[in-house]
Amino acid sequence: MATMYGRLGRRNILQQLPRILCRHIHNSSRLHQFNKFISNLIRSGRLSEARALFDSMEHRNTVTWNSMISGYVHGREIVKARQLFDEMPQRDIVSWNLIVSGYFSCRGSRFVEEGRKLFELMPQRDCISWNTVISGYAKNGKMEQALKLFNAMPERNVVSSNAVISGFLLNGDVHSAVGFFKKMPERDSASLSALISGLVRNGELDMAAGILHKFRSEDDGKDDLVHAYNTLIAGYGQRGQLEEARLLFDETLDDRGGENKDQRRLRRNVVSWNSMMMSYVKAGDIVSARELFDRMAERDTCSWNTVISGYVQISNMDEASKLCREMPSPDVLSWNSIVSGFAHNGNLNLAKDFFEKMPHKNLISWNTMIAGYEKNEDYKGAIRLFSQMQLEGERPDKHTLSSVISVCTGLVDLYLGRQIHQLATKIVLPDSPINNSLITMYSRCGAIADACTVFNEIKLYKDVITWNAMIGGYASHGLAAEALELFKLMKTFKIHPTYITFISVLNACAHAGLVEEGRMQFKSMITDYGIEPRIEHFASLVDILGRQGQLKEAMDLINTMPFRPDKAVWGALLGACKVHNNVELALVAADALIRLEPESSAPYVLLYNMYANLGQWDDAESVRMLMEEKNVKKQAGYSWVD
DNA sequence: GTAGGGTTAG
Repeated sequence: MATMYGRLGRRNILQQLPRILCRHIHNSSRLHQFNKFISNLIRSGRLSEARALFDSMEHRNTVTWNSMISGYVHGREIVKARQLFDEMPQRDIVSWNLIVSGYFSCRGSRFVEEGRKLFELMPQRDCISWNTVISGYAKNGKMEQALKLFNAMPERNVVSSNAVISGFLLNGDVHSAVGFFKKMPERDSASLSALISGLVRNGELDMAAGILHKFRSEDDGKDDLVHAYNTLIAGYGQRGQLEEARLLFDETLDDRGGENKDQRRLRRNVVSWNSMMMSYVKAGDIVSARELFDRMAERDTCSWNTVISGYVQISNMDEASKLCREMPSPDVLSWNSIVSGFAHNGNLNLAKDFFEKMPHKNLISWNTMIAGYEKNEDYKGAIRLFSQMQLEGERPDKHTLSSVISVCTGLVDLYLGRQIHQLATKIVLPDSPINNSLITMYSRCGAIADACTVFNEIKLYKDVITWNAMIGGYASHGLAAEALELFKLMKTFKIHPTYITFISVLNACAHAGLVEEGRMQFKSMITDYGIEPRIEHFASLVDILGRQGQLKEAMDLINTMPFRPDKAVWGALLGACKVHNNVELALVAADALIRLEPESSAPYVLLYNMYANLGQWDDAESVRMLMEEKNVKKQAGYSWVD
């Protein structure tokens, strides 16, 4: 048939064939086009549109079904993939490989077991089937199983070995990976890249550089090394080691280099440029990044997106949006960067405009916009968008939930908070950073017991943020003993406290009136942990001294500390003056506070109440008049009497 | 349409 096509051309064939066959060819080429269209839609993440097309098709072949299954597998929708797999009239080996791969790419042993079961049920297996399961086990941290299958498979190829290398490195076993690589009978450029990228992920950049250079000097030169170079350039770039990145970039050769062995292997490509550009962006050197961008002979979407992200990072939104308009085909990433840039700039309206105008949104688009609302304290907007996203069929993930929990914290909405917590238990792994936001949310909402429950249910991994959240929760509830006890416990777990930990610890001391403990902790922070005291720590110390009536010491501290006192510092002093009826210093503190925040009524009210308590009604009245004169409005929640 | 390796957005 192919040769007939070639000789006669399509039209002649159609004229010579019986009509029914004609129709078949017509249909099959249409079918082929439909299939291509479906896979294009899936490639650009437009899964529901692909499904609509799939449903509307009159004729489907195995490829059609497989494409749709592959879409669901990539979209992590294993249930839908399985439904199609069960429904399809005929399954070939690709269908089986797809569904097995689908189960293995879902986390959780339930899925892994189902994938393995299907693998066992397969009518026949090829190398791809085995490799799918090997890498599936490796990705789920089951290297023993992966190796067992690797040894059991009837025929191996280099992909099988590469999957094992990646597996070792995914599980942090650098030593085995390097050993395995060295003993491999056959390696290709992907083997080297797998090793290099895994080493980078495990922070072994210099080891990676050593192996790369050794490979380059020893190997026969048929392999393309630029992949591995690119990984390492990006790795150094990510870590801010700009000099190392640049040295490697300079080792790669000009795009149109000659034809000798090394030049073929090291020819720089668009990803090399992008990685180097990204390194500059990460280092904050957007001028050099732009220079590279302008020098590039060929740019892809990622090049544009990288330079755009650079401008977003330095808040040059004019240039960022100009580039987004100029670029040939902005994708969802470009749009997301712009939305994120405006949101971080506090320009929520423009962020919203761009968000609404986006041709396609993905989960990150929604998360960016929701986080934008949250950061700009438009909590209602965030909640509105959160509901809208679910109505439009987008499933929230840990990033979404993290923002929405912060929204609950901002709104002090315990009811909503509990609902989101409920939702989170269905979506997110039990041990996750989400718990940190939950602890903060519950304690800010006054539900310290719930915060405590969340804290205690974290079994595997509590990071310093977890401890900070819980200690801070106790401190803000005045539970000083609990806060200090937890702080002690944290140190026995060898968790290094941060400046935030000490803010809570000092606050706890203040609440409990523990002057000596507070002083001791302040000193320990500096000498034992090398943490520079910030103004918040001084404010706490002023609070501690003040509460104990050591007002003169507090004032001395304010005068000698290396910061210009802010409203927290003066507020602490003023509060202490009120408790200890020190009018003289109260006037100093109130005066300073009024200078810092002329529109705030709090210092006036406090002074008024002080005078009133002392029976100095004339002075009280003059404070009230001064307030009227300065046109300061009393805010709700402040009392004229105690 | 299926297995391993590179860059960009939350």
